[in-house]
Amino acid sequence: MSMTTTDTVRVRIAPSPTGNCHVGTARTALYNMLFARKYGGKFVLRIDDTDLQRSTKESEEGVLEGLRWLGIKWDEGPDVGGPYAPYRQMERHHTYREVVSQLLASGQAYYCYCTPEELDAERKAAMEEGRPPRYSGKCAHLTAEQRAELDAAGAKRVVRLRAPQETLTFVDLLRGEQHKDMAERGDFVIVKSDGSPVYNFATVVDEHLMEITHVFRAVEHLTNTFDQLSVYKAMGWKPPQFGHLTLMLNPDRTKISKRAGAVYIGEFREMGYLPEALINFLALLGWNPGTDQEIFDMDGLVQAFSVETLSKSDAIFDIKKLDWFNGVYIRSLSVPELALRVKPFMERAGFDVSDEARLEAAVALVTDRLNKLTEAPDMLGFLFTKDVAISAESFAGKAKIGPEQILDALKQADGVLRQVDTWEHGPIEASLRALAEAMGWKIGDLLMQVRIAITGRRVTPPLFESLVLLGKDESLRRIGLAIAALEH
RNA sequence: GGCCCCGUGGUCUAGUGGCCUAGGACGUCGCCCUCUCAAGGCGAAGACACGGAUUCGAAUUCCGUCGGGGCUACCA
Repeated sequence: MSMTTTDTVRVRIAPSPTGNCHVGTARTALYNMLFARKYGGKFVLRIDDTDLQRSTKESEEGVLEGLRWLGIKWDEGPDVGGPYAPYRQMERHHTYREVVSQLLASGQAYYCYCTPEELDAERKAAMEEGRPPRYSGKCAHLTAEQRAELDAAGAKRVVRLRAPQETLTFVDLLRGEQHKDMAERGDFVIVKSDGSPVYNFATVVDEHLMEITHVFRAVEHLTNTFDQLSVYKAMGWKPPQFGHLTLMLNPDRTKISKRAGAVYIGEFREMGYLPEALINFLALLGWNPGTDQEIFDMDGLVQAFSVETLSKSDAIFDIKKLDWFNGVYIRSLSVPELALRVKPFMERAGFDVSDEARLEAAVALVTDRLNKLTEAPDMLGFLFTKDVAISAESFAGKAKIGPEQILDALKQADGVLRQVDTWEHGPIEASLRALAEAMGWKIGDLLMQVRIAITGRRVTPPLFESLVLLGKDESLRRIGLAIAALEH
């Protein structure tokens, strides 16, 4: 894209501290970071906590943690500081207050004493009559005396900005020229009755003071932009460039929500997704490289990123595709690396995986079989416990092979395996294959019985490797257990 | 209701007037490989929301309709 200014690029992500990092926030943060890296700029993280009630330090940490886990790094922020500190709106109240008094002094803003009830009634009436709801501006002409009276009476007051009575225009980086006639908007609140600034106001002050050059945010803010432009205009400030990103949607095309599945980064982590897979998936949801390439690491994304190929239509969050990405990344990991990632999931499932070599040997069997880390305990659990529940029911299945045949097969397998001196893949396989042939069974049918006997499952890692890992004694022990279970 | 944004297979998308009998990926289905399940290989089905207009020619331009979404707060 062409830079319209020679200034250093400065972009930002401004999450509100909700305790969790939303995927939408993460993706917007990603695009901003990629843009900054691409153009050698700075990426700022600012906490937008003008909603004092909901904001705590802990809820802020949740958001940062989610972003960090994904590998999103910021150059300036509440945790790392920076030349434009503080980076929490809560700590910038005096700054907003100064700007408000300037606006008040110049007559571009005024106190409004209307009660919420009055305003509600007006809004409702307007809607019913089919008029756009718009503040009447009745407090705009209050005299100093009238205001003094109201203040003395203890009336609550907010500050409203006089909306410019004209059409405001800006060029959206994705959507081109945008217009809005502010006359139909009316004067809007910039300071609440509790003295705290409204988002649309605070964000302008911050963007300006932090010298933000480009604002990439979700389309839901597109209309807000005009309120913000009004503030820039009133203060005589030069607005940054805006680009409004698409939304992520539920499968039913509504805005992505908890109801339809996971939406917080922490949840994806717990579900066994790799951060690099999530990032890759998110990046391609709303942007494309213009080529057929689909797999990108962070550096690759920076290289390929461009504003031109950011898409304009909303995208459904398709978790099936995320699963595929996750599988791709799992398969690309080295065995030791995958073992490291799998470890906490095994532990949480109650397995003792302190034997690193054993864990790695086990993991090596399932790299091609895992789509999510959470699947590991199910697939590998039998290798890390002595307590495998095998019953006659475990063998229920194919009608063509009856219980007596299974019992017989296992007894023969037991006999044959006992003869195997070097407990390795080759000899084990040879003995079982020979047995199958002698019995006139398909090898798969025989192996399935052994498989069930030692794992209790029909779907498992490859059998010979599993037997090797289990060891001769334990393997025979389990087969014996299975025989016993089938005998009564 | 008003204002605004968006509209290519089930999903993410390529496509910027002829290269399109609309390409890729996920998913789905079939086949191969195979000790189960995967992974991998090969193949198939499947889309330009609709209607007008412009043009020799439209997925691509314009208008309208329809559909989805957003904003219209003392939420962000």
